[in-house]
Amino acid sequence: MPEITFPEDLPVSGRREEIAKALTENQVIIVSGETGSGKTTQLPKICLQLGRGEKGLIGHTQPRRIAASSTAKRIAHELGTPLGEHVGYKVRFNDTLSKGAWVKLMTDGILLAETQTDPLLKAYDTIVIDEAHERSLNIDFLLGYLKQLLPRRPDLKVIITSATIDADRFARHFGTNEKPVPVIEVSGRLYKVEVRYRPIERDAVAIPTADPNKPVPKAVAAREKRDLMDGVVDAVDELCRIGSGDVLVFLPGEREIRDAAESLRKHHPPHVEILPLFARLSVEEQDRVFRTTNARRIVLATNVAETSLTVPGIRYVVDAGLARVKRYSYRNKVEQLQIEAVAQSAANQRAGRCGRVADGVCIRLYEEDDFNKRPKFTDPEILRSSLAAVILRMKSLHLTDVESFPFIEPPTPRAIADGYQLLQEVGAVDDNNELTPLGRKLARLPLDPRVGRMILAALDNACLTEMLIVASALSVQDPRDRPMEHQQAADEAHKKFADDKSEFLSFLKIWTWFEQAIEHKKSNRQLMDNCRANFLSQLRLREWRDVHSQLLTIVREQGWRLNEAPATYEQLHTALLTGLLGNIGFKDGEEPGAGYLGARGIRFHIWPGSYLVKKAGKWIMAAELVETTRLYARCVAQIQPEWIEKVGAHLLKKSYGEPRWEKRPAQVTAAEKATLHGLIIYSQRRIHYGPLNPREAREIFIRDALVGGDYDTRAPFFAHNRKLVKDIETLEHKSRRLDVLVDDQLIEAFYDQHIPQDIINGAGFEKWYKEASRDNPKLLYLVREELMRHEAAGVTTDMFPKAMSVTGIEMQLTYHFEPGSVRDGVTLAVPLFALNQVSAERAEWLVPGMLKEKVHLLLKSLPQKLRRHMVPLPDYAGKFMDRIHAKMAFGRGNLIDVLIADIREQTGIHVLTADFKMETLPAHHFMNFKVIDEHGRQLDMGRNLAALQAEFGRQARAQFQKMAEGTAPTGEGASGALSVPAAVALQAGAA
DNA sequence: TTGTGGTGT
Repeated sequence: MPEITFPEDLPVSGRREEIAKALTENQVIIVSGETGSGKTTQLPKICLQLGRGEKGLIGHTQPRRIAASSTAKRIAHELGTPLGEHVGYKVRFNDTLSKGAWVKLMTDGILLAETQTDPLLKAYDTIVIDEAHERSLNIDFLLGYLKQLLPRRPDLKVIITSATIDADRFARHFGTNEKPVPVIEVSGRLYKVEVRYRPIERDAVAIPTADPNKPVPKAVAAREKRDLMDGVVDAVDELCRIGSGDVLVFLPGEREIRDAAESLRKHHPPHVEILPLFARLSVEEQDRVFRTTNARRIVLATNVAETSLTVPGIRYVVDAGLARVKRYSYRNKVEQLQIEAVAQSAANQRAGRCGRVADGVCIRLYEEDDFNKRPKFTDPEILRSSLAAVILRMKSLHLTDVESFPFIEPPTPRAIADGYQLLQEVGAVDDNNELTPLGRKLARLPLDPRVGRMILAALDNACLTEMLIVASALSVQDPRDRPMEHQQAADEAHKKFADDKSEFLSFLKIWTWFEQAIEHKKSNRQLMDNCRANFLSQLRLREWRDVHSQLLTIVREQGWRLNEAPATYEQLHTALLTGLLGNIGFKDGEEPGAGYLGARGIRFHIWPGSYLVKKAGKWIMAAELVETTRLYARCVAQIQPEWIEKVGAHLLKKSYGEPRWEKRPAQVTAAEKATLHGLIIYSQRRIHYGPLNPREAREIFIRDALVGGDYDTRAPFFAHNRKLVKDIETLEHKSRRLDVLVDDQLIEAFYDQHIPQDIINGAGFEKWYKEASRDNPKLLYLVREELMRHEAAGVTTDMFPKAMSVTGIEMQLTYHFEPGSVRDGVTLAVPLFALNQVSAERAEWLVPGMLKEKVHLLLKSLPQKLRRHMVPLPDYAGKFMDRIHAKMAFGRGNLIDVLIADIREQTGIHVLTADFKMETLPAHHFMNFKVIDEHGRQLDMGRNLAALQAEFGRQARAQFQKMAEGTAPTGEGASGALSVPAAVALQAGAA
């Protein structure tokens, strides 16, 4: 062991005895202190001095890879040993540790991953969790894990380091509220920072609308932005007046950085260097921040400069107090990335960035009161994230349930339920929230569960080769660079990777391009230039390839087959869809700004920077949906709705409407509608309804097909029953009552009784009937008596004849019962040539079955003083009928005259024709005449015979003559029933 | 018409 020394100028060095003592006496201690205290580098050395690191490693975690490797290098350097020998680091894709090492720097993600293979973390005798106050998902998970582990590893020592303000929280977490674990506070070596509050001067112009439901009008948004830029410029001015020194300005995003850069450039002399700084900047652009020059530098940064990067030499800070914060919305299941006010802890961290080399000044662009009202801490990531991945990992580690896991701040039941729901959606857990075999496979993949699901689907779809490339691309940052100053050039360069239907395919094209670039490279330098010329980040390309090769290793270990034949669009995209079912969209309008309707009623738009923004089709899926100024879909591709049906079958909710009988397929169909998370995938699809609702389908089959008659069958019962019903219906019209035929329900009941329950369609019915009718041929035959109500028995052909003979010509009679209709009553079909032969007098008698009612009404129309001699009127009418029949006098003479004579005979009363009020009788008591031509076509119809004869009389006569001349000489006059001389004679007689 | 920063089986 080399000699261990401690740099005396670090605050932590002076407290090392105290720390060592606390660690000897306690299993867990908290060390709090601000940046510059030296805790990160010195703590492992204090542990070493205590003899730790011998039985097991001193594990030391950092939130970021860079920090892990640089800390390892520094400690190794301070111990005077080569990196990797006694002090090494392990991050993803890089492990420098040799066997006999004592100190292992690593990312917290690595330690978390190791719990999978080493659940008791036996490799370690001491663990330092650094920067615990950052409260990333990994850190919160580790803190819970360690809390559970401690009783089972009494020999394990744990040090948590944190910023001063939240040390207590950790102390209570590892101890109890009453007896927290010791906190050792080490001062930071920070200079004094003076904080000035310079709230933004709001423009005096009033904001026009106060409706909270309306979006902020553009003009107002623009004014607010200008106000912010004015505030930045004024603050920078104020700081520059204080003296020399570089300025760091915290802004929420790239856009604000660009605007501020523009405002400052207009305002400041050219020798001031204005440097943007955010994570997506190319390495070269970021490097400018670390090169110092003589000019004053104004660095415009996102919160990358709050924790991840330390900009050297900063004397002044301007804090807009804003940041974009990622939050997962459980309601819509989308991520939000909106600008929020930062917490006090973040504001203080920002201010601290100017106290590292000398006293500093920080200007906050908001009120002190505003600061004091802000929350103390940024919400930990676990309260802002989808928990699906966390739950999956916990399940595969066989940890206690999420519900009871000792999180520092446990997620809400609602968030947990949401996480389970997503896992169910991808099939990782079953209905009881237990891990499925598929879930176990997913847990083995170092990917978001949804991306992991795509890989498993790709295995089944024979597109794993392509999917590995796409899936790894989706889990790293986009390799495409789009520098602020060269956006158009970048877009132009990226065009060659574009595809008209899918942005996922762009990843494959970039991949191929890079493979070829590597293959044909002349030097590393040339490759780098090539990447730069194509606006691709070599760093991110490398990361992508690293993830890809890691996945490839797992795939080979599992023995999963890589396809050699190139996958089709459908193969790849249905596999992608398996993981993206929550991110589908349907364009429900043609106007340009319409956007897409998505799951759960959300509405989103394609990211404006997308190549497909104007050409994506009706149905799309998106790799991600993030709500910024609007809900935007990034990385989209066209899909077919049929794929959703196939891939999302387990999520489709189907409903059925309008069940109805269809004659041609001889089955009951219904309109099926399918929705996925409320989004209609299809509707109005006619499907066979029988299997879904056999009872209802059978009812409809009986009602509409068998009883309604909408059915094609050769089964004899059917024609028989139909005819029977039709006959009876004809009777109904004759008797002018609709209750002759029994109700349809009774006929339905008849079929219902005889047909087995499982008959739901034509095919099933025919099969059954064929068998069943063999033994019982009259099965399903309806019987006339059963179909008729007894009261209707009086309807006979004598009473309601089918035809009437007029001068030897048979004219058809039809009956219709429909009050108000022109056809109501009885209609006589009169051939044109015989029109003049029809006698109005005879027509007054109608048919025997209708006369009694007519007579009754005629009597009723008489004045009271006359009709009282005939009461009761119905009886008189009935007896009148009897007398007519007895005399065989039906149809003979004028009806009214005959009736007048009868009354006189029976009562001695003198009634005149004018006493009858004919106009009070309903229309159906007068014969309806239908004039037809020789082809049976109707020429006219009406009850006024005289009017018809006046109109058609001439034509009728001409046709009558023609027939008489044409037939008489050839001796064919007897054809039909026509006898011309007799007809002529009768006509004369009638006139 | 435009997205903060990290991490890994």
